[in-house]
Amino acid sequence: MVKVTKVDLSPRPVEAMSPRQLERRGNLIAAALALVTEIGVERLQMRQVSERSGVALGTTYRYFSSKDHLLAAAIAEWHRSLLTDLVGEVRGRRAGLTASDRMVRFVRHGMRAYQRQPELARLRVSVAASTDPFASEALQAMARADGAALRAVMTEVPPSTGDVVRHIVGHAWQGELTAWVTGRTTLDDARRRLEDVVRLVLTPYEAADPAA
Amino acid sequence: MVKVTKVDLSPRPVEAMSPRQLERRGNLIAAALALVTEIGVERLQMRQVSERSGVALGTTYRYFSSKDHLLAAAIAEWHRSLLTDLVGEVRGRRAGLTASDRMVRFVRHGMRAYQRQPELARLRVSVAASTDPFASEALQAMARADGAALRAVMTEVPPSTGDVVRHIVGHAWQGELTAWVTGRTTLDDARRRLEDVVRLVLTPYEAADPAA
DNA sequence: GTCGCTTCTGGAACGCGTTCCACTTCTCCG
DNA sequence: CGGAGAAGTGGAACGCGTTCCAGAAGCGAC
Repeated sequence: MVKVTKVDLSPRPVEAMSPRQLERRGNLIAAALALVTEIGVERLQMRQVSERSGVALGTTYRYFSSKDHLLAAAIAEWHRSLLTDLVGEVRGRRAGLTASDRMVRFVRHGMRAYQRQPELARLRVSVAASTDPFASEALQAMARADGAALRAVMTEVPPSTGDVVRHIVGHAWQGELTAWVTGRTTLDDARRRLEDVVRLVLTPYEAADPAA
Repeated sequence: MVKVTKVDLSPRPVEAMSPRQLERRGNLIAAALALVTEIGVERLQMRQVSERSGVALGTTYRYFSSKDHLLAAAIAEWHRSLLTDLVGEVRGRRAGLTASDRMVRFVRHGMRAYQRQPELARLRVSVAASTDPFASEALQAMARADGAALRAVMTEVPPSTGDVVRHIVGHAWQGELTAWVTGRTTLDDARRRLEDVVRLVLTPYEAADPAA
């Protein structure tokens, strides 16, 4: 009687990882981010990521189901930290800015951050269409974080339309980023258009933030 | 003295093709579309496309710079024909529908078309982030066609805000399609959200179509 | 300790996009 | 028609994501 069932080789859930494993996972993500900013997404190869974080190639695939999964996790992490920066920045302004003004500041700073790290913009765009379920999950989490941040910025928009407004801004952001990164548009045009979208969709809520 | 300069191996522009070459190009696109609907984007390989259109693999690369380029050209072609269908459909309704109503019909029919051809939806999404300049060009053309179609549907929106509205709808469409195709959302939710976006952004123009 | 398990390692191997090459076939000008 | 340059052919070869395998740690239970 020979053992026939293969061991499960799909990545363990993060919650089920030992501290040692969590550290490895973190190293892999860090290595991926570092390599992307150094040499670009296009030139990044899995073998390098493994080597730089001191694990065998096969091991990398026990933490991430695919290159897409790893990259999605990486950009999600970076994007999350960007979001808290942005929310802080907008909150920092104590004046009674309108929701529209605040949101414009928000996306403007966001676009500038991507401008400073164009390779990360490329990364975000290139990973957005991934069909790897694990990557998809990471991207979904990123979208949720986006939603929460946007909600924090537009406190005066009622929940009824708030969802739709958030989707509009999120999709427009992603779309303009894509258009820029793939060379279909200049960065300035992308930023301008995104701000136009924000203004158009938020003008109904011109009243100053009651919480200010 | 040895000849050193390599021959130009990037695809010739379409305008500069002989009829024979145009036919080949068309065959390649047709084969790609057929194969995509038969077996899906993921499983499609360049070798099959070449074989099915009776051309050597190397030749395929003299017509399209990359798989992305071929696929972009293919989906652009299909999408263009879809757009004329949709515009016709909306125009066909002679009643004095509001811009918002017409646009909702437009995107609803559009989403249904993609629902009937889910592999083409996948194709559109998977190609959207391509950085191949030739692919990018094809996608840009597709976006222009989209813009023209949307303009035809919302005749009563003034040009000042019309651009922005078109971008919103375009990005939301692409975004929801992506979310569906990558399994981050159900098709119904995607459609519903897209229609919400359309309605929110077009309600200011509720007056009936003056041309009706 | 040591047995039994999971995990990790190093490295070979596979698949498919892409490139290259030596050769044949077109095409079209004189 | 003849001959030069462009375009196409068939097939080998390369690069990198991904998979697989046999053996070597790592680690908890007893």
